[in-house]
Amino acid sequence: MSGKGLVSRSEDFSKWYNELVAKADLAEHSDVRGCMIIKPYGFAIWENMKKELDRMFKETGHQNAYFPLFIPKSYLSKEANHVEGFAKECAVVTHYRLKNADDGSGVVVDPDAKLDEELIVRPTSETIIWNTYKKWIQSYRDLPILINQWANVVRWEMRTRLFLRTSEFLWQEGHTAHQTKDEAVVETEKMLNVYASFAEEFMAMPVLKGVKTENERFAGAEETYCIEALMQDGKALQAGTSHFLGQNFAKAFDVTFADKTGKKNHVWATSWGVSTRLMGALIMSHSDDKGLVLPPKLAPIQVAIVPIYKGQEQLSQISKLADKLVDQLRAEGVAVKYDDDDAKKPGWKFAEYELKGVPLRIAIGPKDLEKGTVELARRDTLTKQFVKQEDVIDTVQTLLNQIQEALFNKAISFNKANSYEASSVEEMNEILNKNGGFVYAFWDGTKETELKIKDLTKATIRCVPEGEIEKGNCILTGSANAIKVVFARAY
RNA sequence: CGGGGUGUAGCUUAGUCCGGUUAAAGUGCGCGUCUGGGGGGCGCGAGAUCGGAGGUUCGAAUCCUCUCACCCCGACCA
Repeated sequence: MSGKGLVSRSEDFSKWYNELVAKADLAEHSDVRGCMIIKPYGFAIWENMKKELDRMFKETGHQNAYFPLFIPKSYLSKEANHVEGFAKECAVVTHYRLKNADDGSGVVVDPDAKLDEELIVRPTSETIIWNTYKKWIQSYRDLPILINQWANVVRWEMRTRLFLRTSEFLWQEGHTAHQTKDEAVVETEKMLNVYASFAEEFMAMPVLKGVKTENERFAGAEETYCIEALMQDGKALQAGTSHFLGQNFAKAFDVTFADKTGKKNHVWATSWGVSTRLMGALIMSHSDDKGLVLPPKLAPIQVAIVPIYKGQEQLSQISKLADKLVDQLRAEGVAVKYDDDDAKKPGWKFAEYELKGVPLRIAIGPKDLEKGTVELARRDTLTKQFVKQEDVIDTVQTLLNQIQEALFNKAISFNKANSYEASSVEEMNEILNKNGGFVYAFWDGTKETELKIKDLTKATIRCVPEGEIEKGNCILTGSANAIKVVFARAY
């Protein structure tokens, strides 16, 4: 299953991440470049994320649907910016059949099975969805359309990293259609807030809300809202985006509706998504040199119970207590695992559950049976305490809540400690070289300046943060009336 | 696409420079046994046509040519 220790974060953060993903049984590389196999433990975390997000989408009035994987090539060229943004990373289906090679060397593509029009494996579904919405929308009575889909998409990225950027990834994409601009903007902001509260409440990960600069905007969007998180190595990670698409796609696909007066108008649109990249964000937010640290609200196993025993008789006595605790904890909705695997010794299991980020561990041995206690260990602080058997259920629930809160608070402190202000490009560079982090600085609003600063510092503008906009002098050009934005080096 | 690296047992690797009997170790796996409060000990066993193709040679994991794949660092990136 998993070997011993990890490289430390300070030694090589990137290597630490890769080893952690592998050793905690989250995912592994497939034989296809850039693709990953999400293993059951990793997938269980994703499923928990999905479950909560899905609930939140439905609570905000959305329904799930499913649109096809393949998109006719011609659809993609209908929205000019959109195609420009995605063309370079599309997988294309050109044939529909294989045949046995004449020389017996295996199968080859059958040249007779060439498609008249190539199909694109969706990198995102705006085009096929808007092509469909065209048929669904005639009147204002058909609006709004509030649809989400859970799907896989493919983007042929040059360089990939498990969870953070893979050629194929899992995500959800919401696509909504509205009568008015205001309504669409409200929807865009609403979903950004859903993402932000999911990140904070469930992932225990503070995020910065804001809008992207034009340069960083989604291809085809009028405005891209985002949540940005700060990883332990000081690099920023875009954790979710919500796009106000204006009437761009409605115009490209000729989607109009008749309003109450019978007048035809183009529909206003939004799209929003989060992906398995959130797994990467979760891993890099909380984990330590011993392994994964999972927030209780997303942990597939919240409590692991490990028996310590000599011989079958002791084991069966311990099991009696353990089984009772399992029943009681399950009744309270706690995800608990009793690990009585005789092939592994207690010490091995302790290390294993730490590696896998299980928030709480209960050890029960003969001494506990005598004293009427159990040993309760916290993953986040690595502290242990003895708890009376009759208090276990309450204590577990209290501690799970405390851990969730503690992780969030710790992440907030980290975030604060690594947020800076810079009044010159040199100062920003110094800060980034030393610590990384979010750097607040004034920017004159031009693409030229943005790119120049990126050139000089490798930092990009993560967002124009939400709230009142501060004005000052641009850190590059010195021009007045520049706005305060957040820079960081990013994944 | 540039730079670096790897491919040998399920996994991690040694061996490759400098060719030489039956390809080595750790881990994992199976059986037995002693164990058990922080990744156990001992014994036995199974497990590899050394990424692929071609070549040099009496002899190739090792040398040569070609080739495939993946990883890492960059550039790029809703």
